[in-house]
This record gives sequence, C-alpha cells and structure tokens, in this order.
Amino acid sequence: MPAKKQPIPSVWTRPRPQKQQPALSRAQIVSEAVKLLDAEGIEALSMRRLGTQLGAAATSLYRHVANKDELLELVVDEIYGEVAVPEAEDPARWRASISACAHSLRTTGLRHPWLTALLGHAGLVYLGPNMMRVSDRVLAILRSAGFPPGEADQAISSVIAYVIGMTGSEAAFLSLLARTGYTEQEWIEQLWPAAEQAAQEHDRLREEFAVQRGQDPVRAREENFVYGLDRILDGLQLRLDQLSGSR
Amino acid sequence: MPAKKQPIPSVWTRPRPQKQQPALSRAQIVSEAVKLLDAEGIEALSMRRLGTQLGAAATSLYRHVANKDELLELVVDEIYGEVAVPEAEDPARWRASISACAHSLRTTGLRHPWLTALLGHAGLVYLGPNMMRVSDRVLAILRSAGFPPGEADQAISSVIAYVIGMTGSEAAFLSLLARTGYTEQEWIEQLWPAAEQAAQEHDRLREEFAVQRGQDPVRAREENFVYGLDRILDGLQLRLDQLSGSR
DNA sequence: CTCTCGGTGCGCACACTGTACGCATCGTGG
DNA sequence: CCACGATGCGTACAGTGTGCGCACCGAGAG
Repeated sequence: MPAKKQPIPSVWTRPRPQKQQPALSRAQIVSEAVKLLDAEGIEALSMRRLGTQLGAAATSLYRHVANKDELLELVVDEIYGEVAVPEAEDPARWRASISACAHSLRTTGLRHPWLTALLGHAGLVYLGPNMMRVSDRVLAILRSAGFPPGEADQAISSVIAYVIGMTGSEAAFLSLLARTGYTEQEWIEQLWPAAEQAAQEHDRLREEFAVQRGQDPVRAREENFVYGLDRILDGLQLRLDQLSGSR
Repeated sequence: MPAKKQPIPSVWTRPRPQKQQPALSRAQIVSEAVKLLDAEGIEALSMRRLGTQLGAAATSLYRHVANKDELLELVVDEIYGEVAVPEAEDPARWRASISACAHSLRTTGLRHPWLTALLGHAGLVYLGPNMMRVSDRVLAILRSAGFPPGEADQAISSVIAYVIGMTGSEAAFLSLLARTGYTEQEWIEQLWPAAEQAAQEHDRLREEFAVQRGQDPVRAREENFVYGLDRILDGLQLRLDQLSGSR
C-alpha cells in the first residue's frame, strides 16, 4: 500500500493561493458560533465542529480566541447586542420603557434558549460592551424616573434577575422540546399522567395544574411573565412614591 | 515481559467476599455526587471520578442511574430537599413566611453554587418530590393569604424566578471566586481598573460603581437581594388589596 | 443439595472533547 | 530581496460519557 494520503508535492496539487478571503476573524467566529448554537443547541458546539463550519481546523480558532470559555463570553455579549432599550427618557413613561426593555430581554432569551445555560456556567465577567450599553441605558431610565444613584442599580438588578430567572425556566423548557422534537402541546399532554401522579398528596398543586390545563401554553407563559413583571413594577412605583413623598 | 498485570488466580489473591456493605445505591450515589460538587465544583464531577470516590468503577453507576443527566436531575431535587418552608399558615403573616422561604432558597443556592448552572442545563423536568413539596407548601401560604387558585401559581413563579435569577448571578460570581482562589474583596479590587475603563462613556454606570466601592460585598449582595424581594412582596400585597377590595 | 437466573459490578472500547506544541506558509515592512 | 511576525493546521494527549458482554453473587425452584 504505497499510496499514502499525503498530497503529492506538485504545482498542480499544491493549494492555490485562494486564501484571499478574510480567512478567520474573531467577529466571524463569534457570529458563526451563534448560528450553530441557534441551529443545533449548546451541546453541538465543539471547537472542531465550529472549525469545519468555518472551513478551518479546530486549533486555528485559538489564534483569535483564548479559550472556549472566552468564546462563550463573547457570544453572550453578542446576544446582549440584540436587546433593545428605548431611548426616550420621559420620566412619566419610565414604566413603559422598563417594561419594553424587559420584554425585549425575554424574547431575546427565548430566541436563543441556550443563553441561560451559558449564564449559569459562571466565569462570565459582566463587562462586555453590549451588556454595559444595556445597563447604562436602563440606568438612565430609572434615574430619570427618580431613583437615587445607589438605588437605581438595585432596582435594575431586581428587574433583570426576575427576567433572567423567568426566561431561564422557559428557555430550559423550550430547549428540552427542541431536543426531543415535541411541540409544547404534545409534551404537556404526554406528561400529564406523570404530573398528576407526582402531585398526589398535594391537593393544592393538583388544583393549580387543573387550572392550567387546556390553556394555550404560549399565551400562558407570556401572561405569567407579565404578571410577575407587573408586580415588580408596582413595587418599584410604590417605592418611588415613598421617595418623592419623603422629600 | 511475561509478567502481566492480571491478578494470579489463587485463593489468596482472589477478592474476598467483603462486599457485604451496601455496595452501591442510588441514594448513596446522589449524596456522594453532592459532596463532590460542593468540594470541587461542577467540572470536577465526572462519572469516573464519582465512581472512584465510591470505590467503584465508572460504568457501575449506570446500573442505578440511566444517564449523567438523570443523575443531575436527582441531585437538583436532593438540594431542593434542603429548602425550608415555614409550616404556619397564618394569613396575616404570609409576607414573613414567603420572605423566609425566599431567603432559605437563596442560602441553599449559595451553599451549592453549582446548582444554578445545572438549572440552566435544561432537561430538568420539575417533578421531583422535594421540589413538589416546596411548591405545595408555598402554594398553601399564598392561597391562605388570599390569592385565588389560578393566580397563586403565577405569584409563586414570580417570586421563585426572582430568587433563582438573583441567586444565580451571585452563585456564578462565587464559583468564579472558588475557581480562581480570590476573596470577594480581592477580586473587586483587582477588577476595578478594568471596570472603570469598560464604563468609560457611561457616566451613570461609573457613578453607580463608585457608590458600591468600599461597601462590604457580602452585605451589599444581601441588601440587594432584600431590596428586590421587598419590591415584589410590595407588589403582591398591592394586588392582594385590589382583590379583597373588588370582592 | 444442586441448578438456574435476575441483578450487579467491571474491563474494554469507541467516538468525541479541549487544547498544547511545533511546523509551514503567508503578507508586509526594512 | 530578505527577515519577521501573524496565521493556519497536523498531531498528540489526557480525559469524557456510555454501550457491550463477561464474571460473579445470592436467592428461589426442583
């Protein structure tokens, strides 16, 4: 078997200098990673896979990115770039602005259900430029609404914590569906007996389950989200009234 | 090299039937997994490692657990078993009860900082017995407080989403510290210049950073948590007033 | 007492992961 | 024209989750 796989060194087989296309760049890598994550989920993202997707070898990526973890940090900030925060800072409409921002954060999180898994996977220092942009804008809204410097930050992390928590739970469910191939309706229907049985001895839980049954799950999730958001915004409004009252 | 590593078949070298100890059990595996996770974090948990910790081979674990994922589901529910929910259902004290429960959930999450990473890693169907127990108890409190059947569930997921979101962010930070070996104070001090630079062009952010500087970080995190929790509870109280008013 | 049988542990193997290292090749500035 | 830094890549290593089939045990049946 003298025929080896190594290319015969000849002018004709030698790779032509067609490498004039941009080759590889950090931005391109991150963007392709997002595409791959969206298409096939978090466990499909390996350096080799991402490499072949870019027409490159796995180890080439390391010229532009220190780690897989660093790559993931970049990916997270890239996604934060999709979050829309209203510019207008009319103090009277702070509630609408924050609400819009929260909704944007949620839909972004649901559009990329793998995001929350990355957020949990620690090591993310929250210093990416897009993340900073969002924080600064939201801060502007809250400050103009009347929250003092030290408190605006607490208010913002409360809202964000809520949105991330809620969206994370939804996203986990959605990516479970994506992996198993069920629709939301099918999954609930199939899980029903197990849930009923698990809720034995828990009358209140069963009752709560029964209320949810037959609702459109997408709408139910949305209403659930809005409910909690409204409670938080109510609470913040109350605090705002206290602040302006004591001044 | 005729000397192989395989044991000489003799009565003396043959393993004595000392296997009378319980050998392996699902509960033991889960408990040891938690111990390992607490001690060395999430990336130290491999089936082989867990096996040797139990004096067993990696593949033996699969007799008691279908998957690594299933093992993690069990681990999550095990941890939910540590969450304390007050029994007393005095309707007037619902706020204190929910608050206590939220604090318990938080300290549990901070005691096991790897938890939130698991929660994000989807595939967790929320049907574990301990999880159900907690939900049912909390539901009891909210129902007795005056929330109607369909709404109590929304209220509970709002609170839980907030706690998970906030705790998750804290836990990510804590496990980052654990991995790098810094104290909370040291980390902040060292990251300061980078944060200052990243917050350039974001005056409001810099101002907010400045306020936080010099605070005790542990206390600051706790106060931050309480702040948001109070806002949510205020919002729920408000809603409760609306409900009883319109009745 | 023997014989079978279901449950359990384990060695091996496979496909795959992140990434360190060193070589080959390129476009560019002196 | 030459040297050099930047870039891509082949190879290799240690480690991962897990399927497979064998070895063994204690218990129940004849």
